[in-house]
Amino acid sequence: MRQSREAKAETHQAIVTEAARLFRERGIEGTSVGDVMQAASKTHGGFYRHFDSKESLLAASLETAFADMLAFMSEGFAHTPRDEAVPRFITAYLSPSMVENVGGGCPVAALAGDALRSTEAVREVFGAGTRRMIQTIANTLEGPEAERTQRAAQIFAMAAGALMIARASDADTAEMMLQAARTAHRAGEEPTI
Amino acid sequence: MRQSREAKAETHQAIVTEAARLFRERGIEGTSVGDVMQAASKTHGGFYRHFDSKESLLAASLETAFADMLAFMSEGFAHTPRDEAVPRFITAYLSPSMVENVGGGCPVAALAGDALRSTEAVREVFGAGTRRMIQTIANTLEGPEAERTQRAAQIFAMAAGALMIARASDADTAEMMLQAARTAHRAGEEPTI
DNA sequence: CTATTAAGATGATGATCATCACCTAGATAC
DNA sequence: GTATCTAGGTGATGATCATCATCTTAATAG
Repeated sequence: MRQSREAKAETHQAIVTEAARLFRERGIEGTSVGDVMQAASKTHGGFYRHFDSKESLLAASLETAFADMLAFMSEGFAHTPRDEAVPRFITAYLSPSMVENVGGGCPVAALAGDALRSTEAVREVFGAGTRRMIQTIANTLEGPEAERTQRAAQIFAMAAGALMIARASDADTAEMMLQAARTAHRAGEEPTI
Repeated sequence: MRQSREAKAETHQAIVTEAARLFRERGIEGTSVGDVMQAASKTHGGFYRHFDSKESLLAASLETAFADMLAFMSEGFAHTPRDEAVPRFITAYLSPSMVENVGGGCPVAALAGDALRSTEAVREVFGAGTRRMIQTIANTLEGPEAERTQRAAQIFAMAAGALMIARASDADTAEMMLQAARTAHRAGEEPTI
């Protein structure tokens, strides 16, 4: 039963959205094309009308995941004083709800391990998205461009590293890691590094 | 053809060693029991004389990977002045050869994404290993215990985060990330965070 | 020295998966 | 309004995999 152009576009969007969630939640190898289609309320057969491979779905859904994350960040920064931006970002990024919400959270923290073993095309999407996240942080900092970018990259590496380690560890180690990383950028405190 | 106790022990060791390498290199789902046995110069059938599941091999090989990493760190710290320890660790940890050597490198950077989706038992091994790495760094720092551990955790989160991001990204983004993270702990420079 | 045991080989087994082939019915083109 | 096209459904296909069953043969127990 052929669907209208609009209906196809909606299906396409649903596939990408569900893939973005499932890939983050279960990993790339842990998510089958059938799983994604089922989550989009379709059967597996129609998949190849939308993407020519699982890998190209991955690239598309990575882009969506990064776009969502960037929107979340920009929103958070919009009405925040400059010197509060980084502490608030860290607080949100390392909050319990973010730690638990793998499927809707940061694509860097959820998929770095998979991107590393994926194709060059996927690593390019991953790198571009990461760079935009860093740039968004850098825009809230003071100082010359190069230095702001560098500091933003350091801040983000620590936050993403802490989040990945916390999720991959037992509860005690996770709590220790999150506490330490939150403290590094607590508003009004001296940085400890 | 039954093998002697010693021969079995050697096989066991070979299985764990190859698994530790392959899991880091190709990921857990990307490594089959057959791949591991073949790398250990055996066929797949004998595997269950050594482990009762792929998952218990994972736990054992994670332990080996952490032990190797800890030995590497201790060795590096052994004859290094205290205030040089962290800069040297960062230089080694983020060196091009370490970035490329996924299979022989840090288990945290290579397997955090997989451990997150694995069992509680695996996350416990992962967390314990990570904590020992952090403690090894903390031992080279000055100050009260709690503060040293916290700073070590921050340093390690940044280093591991930067390594994971660099490996998962295109070459330009990778270089930017590594440069930024190296600079954060350059000997003799003011920390930038 | 014989009886028993077990390491590792060979070869299922049943599950899962990405992808393809084909069909149906409704949408679009003309 | 008919002819054509195509989204999505159903059902292969061939590959891969974790795990199990069985066999062989050498090591160990007695």
